[in-house]
Amino acid sequence: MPKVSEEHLDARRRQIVDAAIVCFVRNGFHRATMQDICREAGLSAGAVYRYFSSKDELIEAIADERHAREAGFMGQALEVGGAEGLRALGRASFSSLADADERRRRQLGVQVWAEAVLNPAIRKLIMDGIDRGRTVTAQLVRDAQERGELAPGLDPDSVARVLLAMFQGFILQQAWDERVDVAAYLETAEAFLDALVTERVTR
Amino acid sequence: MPKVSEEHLDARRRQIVDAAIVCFVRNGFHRATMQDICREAGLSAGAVYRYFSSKDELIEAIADERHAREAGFMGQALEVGGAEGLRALGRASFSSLADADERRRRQLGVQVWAEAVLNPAIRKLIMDGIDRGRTVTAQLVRDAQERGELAPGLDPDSVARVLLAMFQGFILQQAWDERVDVAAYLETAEAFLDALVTERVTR
Amino acid sequence: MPKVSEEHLDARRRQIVDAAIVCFVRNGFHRATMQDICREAGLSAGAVYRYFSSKDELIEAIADERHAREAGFMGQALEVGGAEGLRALGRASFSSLADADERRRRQLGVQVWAEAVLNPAIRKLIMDGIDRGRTVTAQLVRDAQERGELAPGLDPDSVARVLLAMFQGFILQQAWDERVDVAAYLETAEAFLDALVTERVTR
Amino acid sequence: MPKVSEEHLDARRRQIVDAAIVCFVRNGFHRATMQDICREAGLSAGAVYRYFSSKDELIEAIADERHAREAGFMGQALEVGGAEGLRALGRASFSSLADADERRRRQLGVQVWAEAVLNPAIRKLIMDGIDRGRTVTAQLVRDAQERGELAPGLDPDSVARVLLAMFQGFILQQAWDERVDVAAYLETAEAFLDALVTERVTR
DNA sequence: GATGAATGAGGATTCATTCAT
DNA sequence: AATGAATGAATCCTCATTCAT
Repeated sequence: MPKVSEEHLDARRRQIVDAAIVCFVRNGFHRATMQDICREAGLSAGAVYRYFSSKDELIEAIADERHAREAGFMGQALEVGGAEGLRALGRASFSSLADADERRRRQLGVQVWAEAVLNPAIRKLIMDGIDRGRTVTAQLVRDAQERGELAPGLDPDSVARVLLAMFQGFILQQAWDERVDVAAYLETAEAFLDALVTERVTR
Repeated sequence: MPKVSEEHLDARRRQIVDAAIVCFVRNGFHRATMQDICREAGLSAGAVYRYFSSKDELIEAIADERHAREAGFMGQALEVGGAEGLRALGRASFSSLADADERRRRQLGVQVWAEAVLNPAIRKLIMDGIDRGRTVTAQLVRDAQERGELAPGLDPDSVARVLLAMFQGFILQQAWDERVDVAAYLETAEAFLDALVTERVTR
Repeated sequence: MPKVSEEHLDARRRQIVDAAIVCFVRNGFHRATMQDICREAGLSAGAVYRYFSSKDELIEAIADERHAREAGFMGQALEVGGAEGLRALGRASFSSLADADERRRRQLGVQVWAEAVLNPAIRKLIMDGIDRGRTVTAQLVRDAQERGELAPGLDPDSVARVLLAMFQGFILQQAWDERVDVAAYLETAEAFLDALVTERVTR
Repeated sequence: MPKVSEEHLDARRRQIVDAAIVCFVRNGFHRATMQDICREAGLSAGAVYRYFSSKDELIEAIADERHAREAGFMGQALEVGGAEGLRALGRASFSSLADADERRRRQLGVQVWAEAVLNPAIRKLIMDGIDRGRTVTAQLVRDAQERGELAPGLDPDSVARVLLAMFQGFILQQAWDERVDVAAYLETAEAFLDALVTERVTR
């Protein structure tokens, strides 16, 4: 009964996903071959296919990965609430981007974004995550408006989209040129937000 | 002594590029085959290869396409100058996004962005274009600061990056869900800019 | 000193063979996988390979299966002897074909026939069985000729082949279309035999 | 415009089908690989796939091949009509079996029969052919009955099935052992038919 | 200039079989 | 005895590219 432990199975999945990430970051989804991934994982093709029944499934698994991670600081931001919650969310989102490892994952994220345009299954996966973030952000905006920290005339959903875009666009720019200065960007982005906030507050 | 006119050659290139765009939009760079493109163009494989010596070259040609187009309204924005120039640039950039055809091209643009992360040749091409936009924007920011329309403390380059991100992020969001409201987004984005601008001006 | 009883071993073999038959009937020898068979048998791959050292061996075991069964009514037919023995043999052979289960096994038999054309080991197995039937039939023919029930000029071996063909051809036709009428066919086949027999007898 | 001639295309198809037949006869449908067929045909994989879009399609093409050939002597038999037509049909069918080349094709036919049991597409193909033969035969039987050459009580369809079985069974027996004596078998098979026929006629 | 048949390396996936537990 | 995870060679098929006509 060598039905190995649940942990072993999970570890293997992790091992394969990690190898796949390495390969996909290096060559993109389409140029990376299953053989590459097997080699990188130190496993045979058969072993890999025991855990993921196709390359597409592996790609989906990777596209699906981050949801949980981000759920964490969203909760915190909501607790803080209002304009300060928005700032906290922004800082938390950007804070990880200094890390080289995370940067590599974000590069892969850009591949996923592109894939999502064409592939409905992937699109659904990432939109679920992104919609979540947008909804939380819009909620914070509404909260800030109620507290009088933000112009009531602004459409919360659009504000959320703009803030999200500030993040996404940065990811993109950093994916092309990792030398971009995260701190300077974040500072400026906060200035944009603060302008909108303080303007009202000082009134 | 060319057997056919220069125009004929250009028309053929155009014909192929257009067919390629259709195919790439439909299936992405990697799933679209040269055969698909030949069929769509109504040409033989041999003919296509007379104009583009490889699939990669065709992709590069497409990645390279927009420079000229955008150069136009950048010049105009620079002439206007200052905060108003920034607003003009923004409006001009967004104005095209209501058009379905342009939207399809932007979807392809997302593919190019992803490709640029991995492929240095593509990266160079699109960064040349984007850097150009960023430089012009930064110049306008500097101009606005000099006119006292914008806080002098802000880093012009970062402001340009943020504004660019607002655009790029929107392209992305629209690529995933074409129902996003362009007008509402633009209005909000302008509110962000105005907050930064008017705040100073009213002082 | 075996850990488990002989019966247990036999039961396991039976269990595997039965599962294999189900799978082979469903998908044919080549499309049915060992995994299918393991699943159907409710056993692990390792267990199956303890009893059959290869897929081919399992196929051979199945090809070998019926000998015993048919030996039964051959003995009876020989005891009866003559034209009546031939009729008895025919009726006994066809009688099983109304049963759906047997029909499924016969379908598998057709697979075995085809395999026998290519695979000498299988060919030997099934020809041993068929030759046996043919020899018995030829013996009955000779017996009938001696009794004056059948024209002495006929080659007993060929008559046996024709009678055998009548059976094999029917199996085939029924394998393709299970709606064929067994009773009508058998009646007609007997009419063929009777014509040959009674013709002589009435002389 | 090297769109090659229609004949060239047909010749290529023929070349591939012939190579496939060689390979399938040698190893069966499932053990013969597309590479084998390519090698045998002296063509690349790509070339073969230009003419047949899958291995299955190639198998179907082969299964479909004989219809036309057999249509010929069926027409003749119908013209002759009656018992003599039946005899003509039998002789024509068996006459080809002395040829070694045809024998090889018949061996392949047995593979097709087996495949037909499992594969509905193949089944349809071969049943169309066989039903045709059976219908013609049944028609001849009816004709013979009307002419008073055959007992009116016999079911024409069943008689046709029996006669067909005599042929199919022989193919099978010959596929396993090519030394079987065609002439002796045919003579005996005709004796069976004659017994049924003359019996009535002499009445 | 154009054609499209042909190439063939390479890719995803399968599956009979093994072996450590 | 039994398990089932792992192996990896082999399979079908694709597709960018070439070249004789």
